[in-house]
Amino acid sequence: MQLSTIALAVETQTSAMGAIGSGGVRLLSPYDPLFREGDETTGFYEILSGAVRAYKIFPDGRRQIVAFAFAGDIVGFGHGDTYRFDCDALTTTRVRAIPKSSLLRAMRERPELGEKLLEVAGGEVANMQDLSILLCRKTAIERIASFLLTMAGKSAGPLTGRQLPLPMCRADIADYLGLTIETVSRNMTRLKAMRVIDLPNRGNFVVRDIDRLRLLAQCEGNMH
Amino acid sequence: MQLSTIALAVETQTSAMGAIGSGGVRLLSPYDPLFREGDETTGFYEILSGAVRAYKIFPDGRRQIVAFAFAGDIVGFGHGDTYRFDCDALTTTRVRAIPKSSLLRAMRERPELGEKLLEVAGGEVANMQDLSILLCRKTAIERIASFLLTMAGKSAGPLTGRQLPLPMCRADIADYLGLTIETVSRNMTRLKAMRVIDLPNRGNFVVRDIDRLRLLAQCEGNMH
DNA sequence: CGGTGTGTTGAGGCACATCAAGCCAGGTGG
DNA sequence: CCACCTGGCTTGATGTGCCTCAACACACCG
Repeated sequence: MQLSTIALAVETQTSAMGAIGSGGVRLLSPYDPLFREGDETTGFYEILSGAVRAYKIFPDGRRQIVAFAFAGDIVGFGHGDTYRFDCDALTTTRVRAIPKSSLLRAMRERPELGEKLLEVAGGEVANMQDLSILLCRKTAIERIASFLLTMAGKSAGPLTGRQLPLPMCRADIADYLGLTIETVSRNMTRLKAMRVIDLPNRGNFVVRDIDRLRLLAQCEGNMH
Repeated sequence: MQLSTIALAVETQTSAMGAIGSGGVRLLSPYDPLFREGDETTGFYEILSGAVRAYKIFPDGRRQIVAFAFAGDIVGFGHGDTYRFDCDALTTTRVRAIPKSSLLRAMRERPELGEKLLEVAGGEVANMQDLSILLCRKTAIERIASFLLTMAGKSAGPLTGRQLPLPMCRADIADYLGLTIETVSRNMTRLKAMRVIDLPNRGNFVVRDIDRLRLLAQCEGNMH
């Protein structure tokens, strides 16, 4: 499963992107904005290091986090002339701007790039469909399990028995999974009590039983 | 709001699509399959008349309807080499196949078509994000109201005081909105009792108070 | 030292799911 | 023509998972 939504996996096309020519590199401190809803779209951003969150604020004050993006991901895709939601850094983050103009120019010169991007976009639509399916159907603990599993997959190296970064706060997780912070907290504690994960300190977690975590993340497992 | 997900609004690019050259036209009876999950992708389909549903069946038997598509929409977008979910007709439906190969050829010849498609794809991703947000956050009656509003918007002509088609059964609506058929039924009756809509017969509905329907559909309205 | 922000834990309520029965229209066979 | 069946829809009673409100624990910081 892929929880990231506006984040395009860049592995498939790193060379292509590299060929477009990079704009400037920006350094962001925690909670510095990358762009705001309504800003004119200047292009995409490739996350070089760190992490960002993309979210939408509703008139009634509610917030929905649409995606987290990490090193290697690209954000700013899927907007029209203006960005459709806010995006800011979770931690100290370096991003490289990819101006829209240079992407369009590159596409004009090499049409196969357009195909590739279209393919990626298609995959992204499919991922979003999966995401909405899962968020719509899963219970709280299943969502948490899925989320932690995805977060674990983001880090290179062994998944289990090792401190893994969890750079976002409970409120961010809650607003991403469509839960409240209390429910997130309770179910994290529950997973800890079940000896599936460990929570050594703020900002980190450890997977102790990857199989049971996977089992919990599936729909089949314990949907009565 | 746009509830349709894999359905690309074709208005923006009818001419472009027309220029690609049409494949064969197929006629489907109710519940005839257009394609099945796992089938090799042959291309897109433009719905000429009628309606289709796209859905995914889970190992545990649950079903999530991902999108409904109507005349003028295009389905089959956002898949890789094989289709990611099932798609079949709700009513008698005519579709025109747009082979992948001819689309790619056209894109090679006219790169601006690629940009256009990419733009559409981007918009589609954004729509999906909106959809998951709304499905994640809204109450049952808000989901129903949103759904009916979208369905009303699909028909040409006046929105209100007129029988509008509702070609899918309660189970389809439920599986689309992430509810049970009982909850769908109860809230439809509730909207009827509130004199916001009318339910004259199976397969049709009437909007009686479009303003209150809109109000209910927003998140702000009555999210306590 | 108190202040603040983040996370945890507990008690109670509510919205929706579940289980179950009944309604209604259309179809079939006697 | 009526009796019966069937499938889609509605309605009711009950249960439960998550939200809400509230208090508390803990780290960090002035």
